[in-house]
Amino acid sequence: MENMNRTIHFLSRHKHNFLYGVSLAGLLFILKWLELRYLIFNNGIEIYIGSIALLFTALGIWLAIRLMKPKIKTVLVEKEVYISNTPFIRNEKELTRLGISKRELDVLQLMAKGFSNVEIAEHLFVSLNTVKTHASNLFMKLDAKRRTQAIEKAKQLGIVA
Amino acid sequence: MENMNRTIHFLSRHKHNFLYGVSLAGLLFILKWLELRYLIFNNGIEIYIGSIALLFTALGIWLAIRLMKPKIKTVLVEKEVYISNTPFIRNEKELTRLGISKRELDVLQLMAKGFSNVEIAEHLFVSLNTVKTHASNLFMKLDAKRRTQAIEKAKQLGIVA
DNA sequence: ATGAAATTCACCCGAAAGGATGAAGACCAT
DNA sequence: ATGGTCTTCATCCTTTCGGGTGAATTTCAT
Repeated sequence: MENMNRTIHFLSRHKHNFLYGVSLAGLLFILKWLELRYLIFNNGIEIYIGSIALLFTALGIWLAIRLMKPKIKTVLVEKEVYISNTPFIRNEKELTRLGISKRELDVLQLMAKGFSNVEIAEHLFVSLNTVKTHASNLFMKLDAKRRTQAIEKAKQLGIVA
Repeated sequence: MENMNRTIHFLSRHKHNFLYGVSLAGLLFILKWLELRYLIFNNGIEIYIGSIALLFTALGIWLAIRLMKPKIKTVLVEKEVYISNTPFIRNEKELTRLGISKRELDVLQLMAKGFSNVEIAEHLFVSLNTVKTHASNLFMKLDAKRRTQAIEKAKQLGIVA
């Protein structure tokens, strides 16, 4: 059972090579027949070679078309998400997506209320430096250059009220 | 002159066909030589045919790659765009009550979007000092100590979105 | 138990913000 | 035309913010 699965997997992975092998075999058979026709009865070796050339050119084209990697074109589709503004519901998805921790969220919320870093430090019972570190991390995660920008983005994303 | 231009144009438009023709001629010449080698001295007709097959397969692949339009695989990526469903209506009463001027409101709005004073100055075509003056006046009128506080209060009062 | 993430704190330095004050030109209404 | 507001800009000075870096400790899951 395990072996069979592996075999099938192998075949599907190398199906192009496999196809090429089979095609080649078939074509060689046809060629043998043509060889008889032309070599023996007609002696038209040039025509024979021409046929082979055309045939294998076609085969090459076919192969190339089959094997060519498609170019990948990415199209952005904007999906509108309406935010109801009546009761605030935190967008937990965005929080986890951006990797914002609890403590960082604490700082962000106080920031959005208009608190200075010193005031935030006092409210959270941590040092000013700690608040600064959280703030810096927030700016990175929110891709913001200033606290005002961070607040605006956070509000847009439904992270803070 | 006109004829020559037309000829050049024709050649450039059909350069792939032209290339194919030249290649074919060249290859046939090589084949003729191979024919002698193998047919007369070696009699290995199968090897000869095999060579032709491989050669023209390669030619076909090359041709296909040159001539084919690239396959395009389109990947749709949904991007969520957050939209508020309640239109913002400015509270004009509060504006007049607080005595906030047009220019000050301009500054306040850009502030709320997360712009720095320098950026605001550039957008409004005034100097940085002017923006600072407007900001200071805003902080007085809104009874705010910081821009973040001013923004929060302004949003609460319905002065900015 | 070991490595990753989170939390905490420190120091240095430059950039930005904010406070105080003065002042000039434009506009508007009485 | 005169006073009041608005807008503009300036200078000086202080505070706050933010970047960069390093590091100790805790927490937590594998």
